[in-house]
Amino acid sequence: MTGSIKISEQHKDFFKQVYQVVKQIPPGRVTSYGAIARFLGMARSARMVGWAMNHSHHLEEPIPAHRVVNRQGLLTGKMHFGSPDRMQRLLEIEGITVQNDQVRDFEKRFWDPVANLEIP
DNA sequence: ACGTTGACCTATA
DNA sequence: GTATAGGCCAACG
Repeated sequence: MTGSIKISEQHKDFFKQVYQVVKQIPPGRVTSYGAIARFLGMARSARMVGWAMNHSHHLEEPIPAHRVVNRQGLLTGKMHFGSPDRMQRLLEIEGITVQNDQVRDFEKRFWDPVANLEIP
């Protein structure tokens, strides 16, 4: 049977996959929304990854969302961590230097899930 | 239902 | 190297 796939399930699965990838990010490393979206095959919908992160706070399980920044290495989501400096402080704890809301040596700190994880 | 917004990215000039 | 435009898909007013 070519079963009718419910969009709700796919949508929910997408969120779940995003959280799985984010949890696999090693400490002291950062990645971008586009990299995650690209890993999941939705490179054109990087914005949805950000929306998934927005809902991550609603989960009981802790998600290291502070390790996810934009393509420029800018902490665009710091506004959603309760306190504006919360995200930056969490990154500094892991040894990441942040100046002017921007990760220093972003290219060195960048962690690509496509190069480290395998496609499910 | 329509228009705008948003934790973004790629392409072009 | 920066600046601007377009695309993308879901939530919100």
